[in-house]
Amino acid sequence: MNLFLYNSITKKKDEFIPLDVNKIRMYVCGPTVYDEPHIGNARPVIVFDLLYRILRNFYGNENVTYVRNITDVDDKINKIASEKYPDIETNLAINKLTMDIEKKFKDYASKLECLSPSIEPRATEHISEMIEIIECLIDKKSAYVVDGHVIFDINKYDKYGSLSNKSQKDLIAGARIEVATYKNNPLDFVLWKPSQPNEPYWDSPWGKGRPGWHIECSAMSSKYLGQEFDIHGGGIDLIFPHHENEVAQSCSYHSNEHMAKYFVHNGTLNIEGKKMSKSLGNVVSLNDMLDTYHGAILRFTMLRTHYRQPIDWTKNSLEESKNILKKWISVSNKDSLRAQEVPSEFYETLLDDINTPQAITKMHAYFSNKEYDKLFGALNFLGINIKDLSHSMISEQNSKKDAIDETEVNKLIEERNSARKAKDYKKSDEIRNKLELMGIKLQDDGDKSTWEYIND
RNA sequence: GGCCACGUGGCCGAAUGGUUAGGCGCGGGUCUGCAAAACCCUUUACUCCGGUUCGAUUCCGGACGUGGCCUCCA
Repeated sequence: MNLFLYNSITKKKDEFIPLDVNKIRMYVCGPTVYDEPHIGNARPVIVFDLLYRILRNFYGNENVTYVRNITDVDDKINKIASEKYPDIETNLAINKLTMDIEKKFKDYASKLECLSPSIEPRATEHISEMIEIIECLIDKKSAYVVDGHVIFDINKYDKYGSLSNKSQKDLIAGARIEVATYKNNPLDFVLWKPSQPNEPYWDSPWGKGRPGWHIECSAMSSKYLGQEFDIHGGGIDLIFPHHENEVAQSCSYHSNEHMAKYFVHNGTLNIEGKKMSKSLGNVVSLNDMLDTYHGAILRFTMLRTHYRQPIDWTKNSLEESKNILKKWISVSNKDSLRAQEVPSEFYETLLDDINTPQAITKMHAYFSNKEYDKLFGALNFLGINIKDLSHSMISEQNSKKDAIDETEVNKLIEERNSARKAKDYKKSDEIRNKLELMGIKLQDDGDKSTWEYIND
């Protein structure tokens, strides 16, 4: 069976036919590093990590190149850097902020058990490539210069709007912002803009300035993946204007029909039924999330919903994931770690537009049928490291055990077991209740009793 | 306001023009002094209104609802 992916260009599920089977190329829009990464950032990271694994499995590890950029030039970055480090010089403050967030982002990605992309280029290291593209676009009359701004002229790109399925007429009708006076057309967008004295800048043919949004992805994808590549990924909220503008720039620059053969977009994430936003105060940071749940649990929770569906991020769902994984881990052994074979029915559902919920259904069946090799082979393929997770679950118990007086607990358990032997069940139940009040759940196994700390 | 997507049982969540999705929870049972865990059984849904069809949750139209984008937020 071949791989099928929903392609935003054609708006349907297409068979994936690479441009070159020996050189599979995927570009995914990475984070703009201006603020603490949140759980919404994690979705594309996890989804495209899984797609990367599928591609590697299908075409061979060495034949797949995965580029995920770091956008470290952005007006929000400037604003936050100056607020956060008011006493430091602008460029240093920006560097401090972006390096810090980038480091966190990579750390979280690895805790979510994501493989490192082949290349993680930073925008600021590709300014000259951006300038080169902009110059070419001016030469081709796809862009014009006004007072230090360079603006892309969307009327020079016929297919503008086709990716995001928008018409110029609708966009203008729906516009709610004032049109910048330097634009010929309200929908034209900025490739380069002049910098004020307190803003970071690079020298350019149009004076001291900085790139607009979008151009960094055109520059970096061209550099590392070529004029046209296989898959361009990112969140659906990026389809307009970001991806639309990237396509317009890249295709005009290369005189190409396509920037990427397939555009793959993941759905959005809500928090307890509401959209995550700063104004609602419900932004969940990855840092907090990873403090509460092991990365594998977050990863599994993310994959329990199909990547194109909106996902509702709830505590209930996380707890359910945790219980399922706990149950599966309970039947693992040393061989489980070595289960490398990917069961074919499971794999085929993944090839069908990465249908993870259905793949997980197969895993439930493997568990019920005691086909543990298949179960752990599948878990392994999903990138869920059971060894690490089970260690974490054990140490979680241990750290909770540390918080209470274990000798006291053991003494009570002994007392209770002798009461049980003497068939003094009234007393044994009293002790059980007492332990429960202490937050301890007992489990009798023959004449032995095991116990664990009750989670809140 | 404009454009777009989605709306499945208590909850999560797929597929599908006609046949049981699956998981969690609830309920019942086996086991256990009682529990827990485990296992077995059970729980028949597709927002509403029209249309197409022998037959629609599935296709088409409309209504309502939720969400996304149009504000350089994944």
